[in-house]
Amino acid sequence: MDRFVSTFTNKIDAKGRVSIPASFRAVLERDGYAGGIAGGLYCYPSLDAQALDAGGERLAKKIDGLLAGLPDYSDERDELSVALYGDVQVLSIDGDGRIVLPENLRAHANLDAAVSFVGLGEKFQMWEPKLFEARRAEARSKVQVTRKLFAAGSRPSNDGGDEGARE
Amino acid sequence: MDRFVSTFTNKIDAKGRVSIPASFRAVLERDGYAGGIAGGLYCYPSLDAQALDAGGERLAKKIDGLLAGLPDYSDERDELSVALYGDVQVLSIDGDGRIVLPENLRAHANLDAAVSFVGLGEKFQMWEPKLFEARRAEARSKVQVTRKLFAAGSRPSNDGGDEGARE
DNA sequence: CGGGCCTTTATGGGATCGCATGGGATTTGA
DNA sequence: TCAAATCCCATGCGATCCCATAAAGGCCCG
Repeated sequence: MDRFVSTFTNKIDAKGRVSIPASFRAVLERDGYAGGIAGGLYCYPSLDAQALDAGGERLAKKIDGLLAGLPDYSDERDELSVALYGDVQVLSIDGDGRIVLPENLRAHANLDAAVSFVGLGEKFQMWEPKLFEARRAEARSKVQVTRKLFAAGSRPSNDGGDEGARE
Repeated sequence: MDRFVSTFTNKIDAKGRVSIPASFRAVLERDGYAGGIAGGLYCYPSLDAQALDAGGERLAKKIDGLLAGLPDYSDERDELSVALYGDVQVLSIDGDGRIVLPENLRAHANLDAAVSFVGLGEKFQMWEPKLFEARRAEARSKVQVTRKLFAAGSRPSNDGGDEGARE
């Protein structure tokens, strides 16, 4: 497995520690996190949500790539740099697979007693469980619409064509 | 056989385990189930039914393909990512061909004592038996109508199509 | 054509392993 | 020296593996 999938909810203990889901850890290790010290978990406030984005080397490279696409010294680039790099924290993962979330990050995502880890393929997000529930419901209803568009033929793309159309 | 066909109903035991019908297992294996590391069963709540959708690598690729077409950091992509990846669970299949359904999935499909596995070609669904009975009855009556249309002369392809509901 | 054996498959239960979690010990930095 | 962060070990629960039993269906042989 080389992508973050599924969602898991873990508790924050008295010391502020949270276990990263074992399957996510596996992805991170394969991603170049090798050894632990060198790598680390890249983590920053989501740009458009009350949540945190996190990932391994691959995610870091992606951000680099994104910036590389913009002209040097452009305002756009500066803004993105600040928005992305400025708030990035490299969290270390302890021997038991746990991290400690710095105060500013916890504040941004409203994290308190527990964290929902949400796999999004190449990265994952960390949400306050109740907030995520709401977000998921919203995403679901929007996808209903998107789907109807697919079915209507605006987006052929894939083979069988049917996919969800059924039902 | 490389498509999921027919319907089978199996029990959920005290530990929450269910046997996947042998013929479905065969399809999964042929689907590259072996290749995909820690290969498993991709499973998520049906977007428009009180049931679960499931499939193998082929289904996973389809989801990826859908997302690949959207630009990074677009709202659209975020929505889909959350709705799809976030809800998707990768269930592992034990040595006896059984899976355990996580609580949230069981809740969505109202699964309790037994599960009806319904082949839909490239994927299959898991229904609460009684709910599926009702659904099937409904599908039947609709097919009656469709049939009259056929008879009227339209004559579509019928690739064994869905409706597989039959046993 | 019929009967019995043998393989496949579903299901149940016991044992084991891994993971999340909690608490103490130890080190680091001020 | 004290506080805070880090490491290490203990534990409980849930998940996973393995084996046993049973029912069903297919096959071979009479």
